[in-house]
Amino acid sequence: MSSRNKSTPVSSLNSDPGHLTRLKTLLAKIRHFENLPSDIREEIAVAATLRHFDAGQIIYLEGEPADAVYLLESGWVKAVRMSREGREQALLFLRDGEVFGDVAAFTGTAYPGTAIALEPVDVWVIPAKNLLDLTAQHSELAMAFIRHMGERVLYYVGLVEDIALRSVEARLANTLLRNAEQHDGILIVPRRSWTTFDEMAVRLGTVRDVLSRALHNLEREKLLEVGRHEIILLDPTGLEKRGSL
Amino acid sequence: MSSRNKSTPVSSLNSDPGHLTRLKTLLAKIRHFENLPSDIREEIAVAATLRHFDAGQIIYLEGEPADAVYLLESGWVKAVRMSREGREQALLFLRDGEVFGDVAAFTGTAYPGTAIALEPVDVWVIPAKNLLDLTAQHSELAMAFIRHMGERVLYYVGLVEDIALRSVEARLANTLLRNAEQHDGILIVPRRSWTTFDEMAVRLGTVRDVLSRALHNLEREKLLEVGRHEIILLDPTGLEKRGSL
DNA sequence: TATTAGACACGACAAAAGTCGTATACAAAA
DNA sequence: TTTTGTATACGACTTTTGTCGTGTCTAATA
Repeated sequence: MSSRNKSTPVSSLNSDPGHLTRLKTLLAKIRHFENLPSDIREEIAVAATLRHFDAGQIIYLEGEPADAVYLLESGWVKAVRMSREGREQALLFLRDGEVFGDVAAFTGTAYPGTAIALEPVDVWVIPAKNLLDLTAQHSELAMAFIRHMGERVLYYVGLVEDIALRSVEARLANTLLRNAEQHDGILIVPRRSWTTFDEMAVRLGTVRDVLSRALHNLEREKLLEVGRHEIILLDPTGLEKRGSL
Repeated sequence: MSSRNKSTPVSSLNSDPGHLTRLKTLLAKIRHFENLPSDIREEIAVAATLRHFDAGQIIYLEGEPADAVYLLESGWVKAVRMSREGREQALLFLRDGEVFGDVAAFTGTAYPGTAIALEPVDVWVIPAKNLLDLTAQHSELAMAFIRHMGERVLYYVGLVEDIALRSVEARLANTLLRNAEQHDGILIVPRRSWTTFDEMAVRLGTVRDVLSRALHNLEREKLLEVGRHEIILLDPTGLEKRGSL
């Protein structure tokens, strides 16, 4: 399973010029942070360290004091919450250009969930203290975080609605539609190496067997087709109808 | 049911001196806002209008553009999300000294849920635009909102875990414990006029019948006693055990 | 090529949640 | 006091979700 090895600090030489430009390039791609004045970006960059995690490695654990904020440069990360009986509920799936760990850092509490690298991942780590100081000083940065956290709240409200009010099948249909890509005029959801049925189940807040049933139901009704490397959405309209049930 | 009458603007005379001190007193009681410098409080107060809502009245509707933020002075308010089939999921229960409507105002979107007065309510209404300007200008205010929204996120993460990972009985036990008060050495949860089984069910994300069963199960096991005006928690330790199942 | 581990299928079953119809109790209003 | 509406009780039933055991397939590895 996922091991708790210390990650490789790829670069902690903050004076390295490549380091600075690389992080500033990343910042320019992050929602809400793209328009920060150059001097603020500079200050963030100076405080940041690059780290690498392999697939399955834990970036931080639920309950750990939140003393760092993460900027995801490449790879996928998931944040999950665990119950005592070992069942897992996915909180977020994060990809390059996303920020995480910020909520707990700002509230001064422990991380509410565990962050796990789904594939090899490069992240920039900013000590919470530095970021808090910067945010208190620069209102542009503060407003960026306000917007960022606002979107998180909206996301979680959606998640609550999904889990509380919709069936597994409906959630599945919705999630597939949200993650679909156009390829040659057909909608497909690519399956990465880590997109197993188990992971998909966690994402939907259920277990593999149930997900498998739902998926095959939809397949039987010709709404989609499950392949080894992708799921083809044959009838997006029909899926949308299922998504609201 | 809940009617959508326009509320009574109790006072919009912002120069009224009583108005100012009253709102500043309220601000001093709100988490994260108690330590704001006096001039910021002043500016907030000038922008605010007092409104009254009767029990059952809708303060704002899900989907409405969020052009105001609310400070709750007295009474209880709930925020709910509705599914197309009319089932309701409670998002928040708010009491005096709480702020709501801020998330959507800051993200510039529509309100994610509907806010309903559960009893006669006095709220201060601040136009979103004014508050946004003030927040961009004053970093103390910005930090206050960052902390406030951070706590909201943590709350919702907890809600997701509750709904996804716990049984109705467990959620019930937890909610009761969280809302219990000490009276003469015994723990009781007071039942207000609006604390019907229906409302409690909405709060737990289920329906009346299911809640009723769960409640009577716990009663049969002598963990609690349901009265007309209160629920007596006979065995808090036992309830806590149930809460983690 | 043989072995093995992980991913998935499938059917039987159990438990939890939700639905429905009807009955009763109580409080507010007439 | 009578009436009426709302809150709650209760049992029967359905659906959804979760669990378990077993078996197959496939890809990676020895």
